Amino acid sequence: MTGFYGEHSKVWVSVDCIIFGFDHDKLKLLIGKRQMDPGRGEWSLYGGFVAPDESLEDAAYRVLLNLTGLKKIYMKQVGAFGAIDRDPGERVISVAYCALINVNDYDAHLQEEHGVQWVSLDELPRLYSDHNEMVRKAITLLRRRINTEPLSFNLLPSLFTLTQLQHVYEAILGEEIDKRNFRKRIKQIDFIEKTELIDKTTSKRGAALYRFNKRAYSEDSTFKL
Amino acid sequence: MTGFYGEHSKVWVSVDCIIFGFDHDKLKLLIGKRQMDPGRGEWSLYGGFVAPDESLEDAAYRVLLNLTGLKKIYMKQVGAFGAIDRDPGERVISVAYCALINVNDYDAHLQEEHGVQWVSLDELPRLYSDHNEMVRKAITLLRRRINTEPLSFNLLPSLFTLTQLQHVYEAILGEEIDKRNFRKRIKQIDFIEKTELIDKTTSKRGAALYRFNKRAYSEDSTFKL
DNA sequence: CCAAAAGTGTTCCGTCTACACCCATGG
DNA sequence: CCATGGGTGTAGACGGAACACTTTTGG
Repeated sequence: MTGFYGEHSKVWVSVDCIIFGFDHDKLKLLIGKRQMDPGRGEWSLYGGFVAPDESLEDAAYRVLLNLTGLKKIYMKQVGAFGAIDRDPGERVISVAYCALINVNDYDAHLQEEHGVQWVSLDELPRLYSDHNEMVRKAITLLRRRINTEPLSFNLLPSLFTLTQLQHVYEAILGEEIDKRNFRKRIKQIDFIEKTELIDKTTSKRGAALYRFNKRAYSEDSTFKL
Repeated sequence: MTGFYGEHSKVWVSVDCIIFGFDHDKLKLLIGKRQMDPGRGEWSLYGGFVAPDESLEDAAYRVLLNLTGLKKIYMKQVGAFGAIDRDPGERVISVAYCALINVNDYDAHLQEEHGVQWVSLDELPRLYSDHNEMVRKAITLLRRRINTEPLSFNLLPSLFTLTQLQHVYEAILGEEIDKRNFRKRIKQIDFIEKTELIDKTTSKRGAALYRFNKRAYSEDSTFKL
């Protein structure tokens, strides 16, 4: 105990995860009812406290792993929330993280086990503490970034049809997109690759399956959609 | 002491301010040498610990007020930084805030008193802890937002010439802008108002002074530069 | 044979970009 | 009178938006 900062006081710090999924052409959020006090029974994001031996990111990944069993999840910080009375119990500062996962990768057992479920953004209830605010900020962030970062693929299976991809964009942006213009733009993007495979589940005719080539995509690429 | 979260441990939380100014056609940062251990003598952002009775924002505003004597400062959160060993002394989580001020509003006395000075971004030294990373992230944020939010006016006096305004954009974006195209765009923006006043300090001919009309600007306005 | 989703080009219009010269004035 | 920064318009390129019909096939 060297005690550099002993005169100052400490606070609890937690992380809260805004977990987005995409199903039935809708953006969904993974939320559950709080199983502890304070706020027991209220709808809430899934979160946890930051331990002394883990970074903020590690804490968020731990919470995500614990909830979903998934290791490689796309995740970005949304921001720190620090109003004095944001938590009804004690003074807690929380750092929100936004995660994008493919709903198919997440099995129903774990869902039940943790008492969480996918809820459409349109039908989002009032959430515990300032969690609604966190969600709003996360959506703003998503909308901003979707055009400059290849985020959408995290919400889809590794093989997807162009119609599915378009629906992801429509769900995030909240507006309809012209099919021909959309496909025209996609064709120009070299790291979205057409495969020989065909998906017959969504239509009688069948739709070509595409794949996102992570290698072909490099950070500095002039990505625009 | 109700003790909801007693089983979890607390950490120190601080705020660090990335304070941008604009002078001599350059973006500047207000930094100083640390006057305490650990890291005494290293170049550093100006910061402080978050007290139990203040929100994160309040803490940042307090730090800014203490340093500059200014109350109404444009400020945005950059993000939370939480690597375990980011602070060489103890485990401290820090939330970075980006502030934009007009260098003329800040008098030299306070500068000396706090041992801080304006340093060009080009000449930024290695900073204490992860402060360089905070600065990088703040700049990325600035560049992203400058085209959709009227940020630049916070770096200028309330009356400014179009050349000054252009230089702010150039400094933030790091590239030259065509004068005629820039002025054409400005003319279309109704909340940048030409005044009858003329600034004679920068040229013999004199340049018209403009003003940013906060009222005319509304959040939902389709602002684009 | 028909319903349902997949797939495909062209035209138009507005926006961005490149570019060069005259103006006013203080020293 | 000249050096210095202030101020102005146009033409061509480019990219985004609007728009409708044919194809395939399972049931």
